[in-house]
Amino acid sequence: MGSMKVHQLARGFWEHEPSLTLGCKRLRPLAPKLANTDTTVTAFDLKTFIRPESGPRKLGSSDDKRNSPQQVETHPGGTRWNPTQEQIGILEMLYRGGMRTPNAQQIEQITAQLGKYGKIEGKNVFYWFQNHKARERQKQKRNSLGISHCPRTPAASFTTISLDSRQGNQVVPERDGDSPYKRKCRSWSFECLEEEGDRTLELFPLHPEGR
Amino acid sequence: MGSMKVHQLARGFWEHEPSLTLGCKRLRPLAPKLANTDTTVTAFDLKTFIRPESGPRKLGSSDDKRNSPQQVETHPGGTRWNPTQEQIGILEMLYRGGMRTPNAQQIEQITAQLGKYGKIEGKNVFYWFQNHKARERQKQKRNSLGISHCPRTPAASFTTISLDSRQGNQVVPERDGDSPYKRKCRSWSFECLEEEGDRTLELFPLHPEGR
DNA sequence: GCAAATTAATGATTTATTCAAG
DNA sequence: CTTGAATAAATCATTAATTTGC
Repeated sequence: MGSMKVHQLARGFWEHEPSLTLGCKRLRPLAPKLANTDTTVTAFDLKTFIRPESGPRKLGSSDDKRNSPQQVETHPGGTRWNPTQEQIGILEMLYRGGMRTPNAQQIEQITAQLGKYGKIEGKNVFYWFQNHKARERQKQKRNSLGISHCPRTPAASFTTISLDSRQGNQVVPERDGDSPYKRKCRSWSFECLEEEGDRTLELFPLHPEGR
Repeated sequence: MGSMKVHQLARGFWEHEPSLTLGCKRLRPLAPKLANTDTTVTAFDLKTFIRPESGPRKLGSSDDKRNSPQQVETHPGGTRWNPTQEQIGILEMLYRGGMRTPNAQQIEQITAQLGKYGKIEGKNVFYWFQNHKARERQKQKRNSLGISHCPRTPAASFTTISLDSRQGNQVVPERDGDSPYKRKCRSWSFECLEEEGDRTLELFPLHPEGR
């Protein structure tokens, strides 16, 4: 029990770090900018990429009042997704329906739907499935372990799902009902939302052929 | 400390939950109380998502599994990224320069640059760093293991990097030269490339209902 | 009753492992 | 065998529940 606090303390310490970023970063600062628009591929100096201060999550650092006074509520980029009950419900429904690792397209759709109930991004959906799956499995394992001690009522597999009498549906009882491997080939792209972000249209602004 | 942010009570609905809160704390009712339908959002029937076949016509689509590897259909264009020498060179340079897990923005830029030498996507860059890092570490471990037998010259920690004599920089010798933690907060989004022609996206029948 | 302090959940990242293309 | 791609496991970090002292 007590061990939990340890890291919290550590975190606090690190978080302090007012602006001395150079101490423990591997990114060499320097070369603040080199506004050189450049035109030639040639050099490709990494300074261009390595920018010292990219968007550190400075949430609530005592003086955020001045920038982006707009929606303080939804909190710009700083906070993590806090799912609403509706969203959770839908996600669980999908999970119970058998969905485990939705691909990009599905995630997009799910996100769109869930977006009606609250702010959400694709990655939230992705992570949710990852975490939920992992934790369900964990739970299962723990349970089965505990059961091993007391093998009573083994039938209590709790079939977890069955809401759908459609065909098979492979309920996938305990034991990592997951398929071994799917090689899904999800396609994704990075999006760099600087700071303003905040808009809802940030779903996928950068298209490969954009340039 | 100061995070006393008033959490918006955007929830509420089911939160009240008068009497169902027995033992299980975290279990949510899951029973949508909102029978209102109230136009608009409506019910969110998952059929919308779980479309057994409506969407992208799977190539094989016999669904019956045969379970042939899904990614087989393999886009004619190319299966996986095949980096050119220039690309590899640049990536290695960046790696040696200290970059280990670039954030979204950096990946975007790197991709843009490397794109001049050949087809490439952001995820390729991402994966490259992941793999390279992991495999370098692996190699290190193997080496150090061999060395452990012969603890001679312990100083040979091979500081992996040190090109920068700036202070700190904490080279972190062997043993996972990685920084402890950085919490980069990369933001990414999914991109759904339609099936223009026959891209991938069909893979994954959304819940193995094909049985 | 209420906030601060703790604890439990869970979102977000990173690391390890695995599979398969070439 | 090398290595790109993908997933699972481990871990960090933050938010909500609870507990606790007033």
